[in-house]
Amino acid sequence: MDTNAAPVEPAPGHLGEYDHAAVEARWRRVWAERGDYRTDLDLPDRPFYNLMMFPYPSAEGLHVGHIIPFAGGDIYGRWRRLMGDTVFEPMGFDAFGIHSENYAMKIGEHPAVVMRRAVANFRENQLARIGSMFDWSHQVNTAEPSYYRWTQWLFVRLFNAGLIEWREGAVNWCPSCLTVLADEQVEQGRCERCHTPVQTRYLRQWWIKITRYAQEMLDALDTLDWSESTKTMQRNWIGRSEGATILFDLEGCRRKDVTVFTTRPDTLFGATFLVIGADHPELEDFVPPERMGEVNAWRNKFPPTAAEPDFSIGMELGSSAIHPLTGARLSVWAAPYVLGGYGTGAIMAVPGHDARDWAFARAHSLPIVEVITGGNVDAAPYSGAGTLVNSGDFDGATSDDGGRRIIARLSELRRGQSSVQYKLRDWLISRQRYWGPPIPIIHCPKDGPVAVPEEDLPVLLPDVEDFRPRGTGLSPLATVEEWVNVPCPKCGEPARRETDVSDTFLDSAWYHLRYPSTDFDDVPFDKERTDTWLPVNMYIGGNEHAVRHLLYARFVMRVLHDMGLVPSPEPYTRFRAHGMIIMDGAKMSKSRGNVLNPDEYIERYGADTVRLFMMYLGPYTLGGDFRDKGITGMTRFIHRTWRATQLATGGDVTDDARERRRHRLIKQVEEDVAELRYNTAIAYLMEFARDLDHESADGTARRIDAETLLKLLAPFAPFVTEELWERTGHDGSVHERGTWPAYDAELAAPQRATVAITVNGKRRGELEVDAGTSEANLAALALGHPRVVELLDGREPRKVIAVVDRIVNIVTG
RNA sequence: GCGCGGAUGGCGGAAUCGGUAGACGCGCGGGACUUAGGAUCCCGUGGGGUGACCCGUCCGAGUUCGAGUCUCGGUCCGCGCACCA
Repeated sequence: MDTNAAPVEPAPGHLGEYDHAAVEARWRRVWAERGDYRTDLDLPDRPFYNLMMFPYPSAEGLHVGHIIPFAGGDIYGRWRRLMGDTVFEPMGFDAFGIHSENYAMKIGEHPAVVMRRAVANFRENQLARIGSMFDWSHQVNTAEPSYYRWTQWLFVRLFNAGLIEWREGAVNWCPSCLTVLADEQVEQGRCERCHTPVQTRYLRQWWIKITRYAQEMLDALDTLDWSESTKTMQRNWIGRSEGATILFDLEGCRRKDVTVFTTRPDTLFGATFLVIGADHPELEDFVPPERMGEVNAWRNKFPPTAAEPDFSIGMELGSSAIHPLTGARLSVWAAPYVLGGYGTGAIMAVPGHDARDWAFARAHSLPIVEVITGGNVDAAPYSGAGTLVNSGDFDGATSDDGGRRIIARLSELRRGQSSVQYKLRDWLISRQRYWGPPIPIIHCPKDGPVAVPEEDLPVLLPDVEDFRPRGTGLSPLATVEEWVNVPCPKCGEPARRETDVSDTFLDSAWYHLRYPSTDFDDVPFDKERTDTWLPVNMYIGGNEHAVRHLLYARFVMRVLHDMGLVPSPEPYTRFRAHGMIIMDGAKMSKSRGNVLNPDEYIERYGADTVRLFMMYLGPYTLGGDFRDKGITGMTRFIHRTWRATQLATGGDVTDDARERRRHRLIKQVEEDVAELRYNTAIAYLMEFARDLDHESADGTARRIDAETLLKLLAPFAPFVTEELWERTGHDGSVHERGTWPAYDAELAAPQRATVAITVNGKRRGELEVDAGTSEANLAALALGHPRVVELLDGREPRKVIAVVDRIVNIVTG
C-alpha cells in the first residue's frame, strides 16, 4: 500500500461543510421546541438525579473553568440517559450573597437589577450554548421570593426544633465588608473576599447548632461514595479528638472552678499554670474583682485574631487554680493563643510537653517540669510518648497506661473523665447586610425572639434604595422603620423584626430539594417528588466547597430526615470533585487576570469541540493545564468523524475482527465514562475514528461502526452527533434514552496477544499467539525463538516464568 | 507544622493484579494536494549508537525472575487546615 497516498476524497459538496455554528444553533432550537430535556418528574422509569453545583451569577459571566463541572456533569448525565435512566438535570442560580452585593455597590446599581441581568446573560448567552441538557422548566433562583420563602421556612423549622440559638459570641468582623464572617470565611486572619484583616467583635448573633450532628456526620462519611479528598477534608474539619476533661478549683475570683480539655492526661503532673482564652465569653469571671478594669483594658488592646501566633501576649489574672492531684497552686493566665471557642476555652498548660505552652512559659518565665521521658524539656518541648516521671504514684507507667490510670483516679475523685471534642463550630448565619433572605424572627419585649408564623412567609426583602452596610453592627434593613415595626405574632404587642439576613450557604444547603418541586408553591418540596428523586444520584462540583456547602447540605438533610420530611439522611449519594483548571501553571483568577471567557472559544470552535477539549486536558478529577494550542486536535477529530461516518454506508457486518474492535471500544468507553475517565475515553474514540476514516477512504467502512461511534461520542459532542445521526439516515435523536449499544464481553476480549520475551529481564523478542495460550506452550515457543536459542547458546535456562498473554522471562545462571 | 494529592519524551497525558514504558493528542521533522496556506490529508517522532546494542518513569536504598507500579529514606510541586491543647 502506498502510505503517502491521501484518502480518496468524495466529490466536493457531497458531505456538506461542517459549520459548527449552524449545527449547534439548529439543534438548540429543535431540542427546545421538542422539549427533549424536559423530564417527566412524576412517571420516571429509572429516576436519576444528576446535579452540578449551581453558579452565583456574577456580572463577569462564566469563565472556562465553569465548563468543567457543567460539561463534565452533563456528559455523565447524557450517558446515564443513553443507558436507560430518566435523567433529571436541573440548573439554577445562587443569586443572593455578599459577592453579588459587593459588585452591585462597585458599579452603583441595585443588586436586584444586577442579578436579573447577570442571570439572563448566564442562562441565555452562556449556559444554553454549552450543550448541557438542563431542564429549565425547573430552574431555581435563591433570590426570588418563591425560593427564599422556603429558606425562611427552613430557618423557622430549625428554630422550632431548638437547633438555632441567638447568643452573644466573639465573631469575626470584616471592617471593609462591614459584616460578620463565619470562621471558614476567614483565611489567615483576613476576609476571604476582600483580604482585609479581620477584627473581633462581641455581638448577639444567630447560630445553627450543627455541632450536635458532628459525630453522626463523621460516622456517615464512611457510607458515602464521595471523592476521598473531600471526605478527608470533612473529617479534618469536624476534627474529632479524644482526651479528658479535668476540673480545677479556683481561688480569688467569682468562679469556683474551671474545666479544661486535654488530649494528654498523662502529662497532668506537668501542668504548671492555666490559660483562659482571651476571647473567652466569661473571662471576667476568672479575674479578681479589683483587677477587672485592667484586664478588660488589656483585652481590648490587641486584635485577638492575629495572623501570626504571638506567645509573648498574655496576662496573669491574679486568681489561682488548685491542681486536682497534687494540690499545688497554679497561676491563671489569659492569652490569645488559647481559643475561647474550642473545647472548654481553657487549658492546663504543660510547658514541658507542648510546644505552645513551652513558648509561652519561656516568654513569661514560668516553670517547666519534665513528666514524660524522651526529650530534654529545658532545651525544647517533648510532645512524644514515653514513661511517666515526677508523677507521684504513676511514675514508670507508659503514656497510654498512665493516661488511662490518671483519668480513672480523677474519675474516682469526681474531678475528670474521658472526653471527646470536635473542631467543628456552630454555624454562624447572621449577616448585617442587605442582599439575603431576612431572618424570619420578630423580637418582642415580652416574648423574646419569636419565629414568624409559616403562613406569613415570606418575609419580603424590602426594596430599599441605600443598601450599603452601615458598619454599626446593624443591617441596612434596620433603617426601614415601616418594615421593622410589627406586632408580636404571639401577644400582638409592638415588636421589631430581626434585621439581619442569613448566610448564602443556607440558601444552597437545600436547593437540591427544591428543583424537583419548583411547580409546587404550597410546600418547599413535595413528598412524592422528593421520595422519587432524592437523594441526588450524582453530584459534581469543586472541592472549594468540600467543607462548607457540602457539610451544611448534609446537616440540613439530616435534620429534615430526623423530622421525617425527606427519605434519606444524606443529600448526595455520589459526589465527585473535579480538578482545578490552571493556566500557565497558575490558578485562574480575576486577580491574576488570566480568566478566560468561554464564549469566544465556543464562537470560534463550537461547543462540541470545546467540551471535548476541556475533558481531554487531563484526568477529570485532577484537573489540568489549559493551553488552547491543542484544541486543533479536537477540530480534526470532529472533522474526521464528520467525514468518516457519512461515508460509512455498508461494509461487511459479519467481519469478525471489526466486530471485536467495535465491542472492545464500547467496553472501554463505557467503563471509563462510568468513572469519569473522560480523557482516556476520548482517546479510544479518536483511535477508532481514525481507523474508520481510513476505511471510509477505501470504501470498506461499516455503517454499524459509524453508528457506534456516534452513540459513544454523543454525550461528549451532543450537537454534531445529532446532526450526523440525522445525516446518516436515522429518525429520532441520537440521545434517545436507552440506546447505548451493548457489548459482548467475550467479543470485547482480544483474541490475539503479543507476548514479550525477555532474557534476564531484558526484552529480546516477542510472540504473536492466540489469547489464552497456556504458560507451558508460551515457554516452549519462547525457548524455540531463534534469538533466544542464540542467546542461550546451548546453556540450560535456570528458570522460565511465563504469564499468559503477557510475558515470558527466561533466567539463565 | 499537620493532612491529602502529585512528579513519566520538547509539552498535556496513557500504562488493568508487579509483566512489551510513552496509548491518544499537541508540537516538531518529512511528504501529498495546492497560486498560496497558519487549511486539509499521509508518514515519522524518548535519548544515544545508528546492525538485532546501551540508557531511560524526581533522587538514594531494598524486595522480586521482573518495579513507573510494592517497602524504607529523601527532594521538589500543588491543594486543604493552620495557636484545635
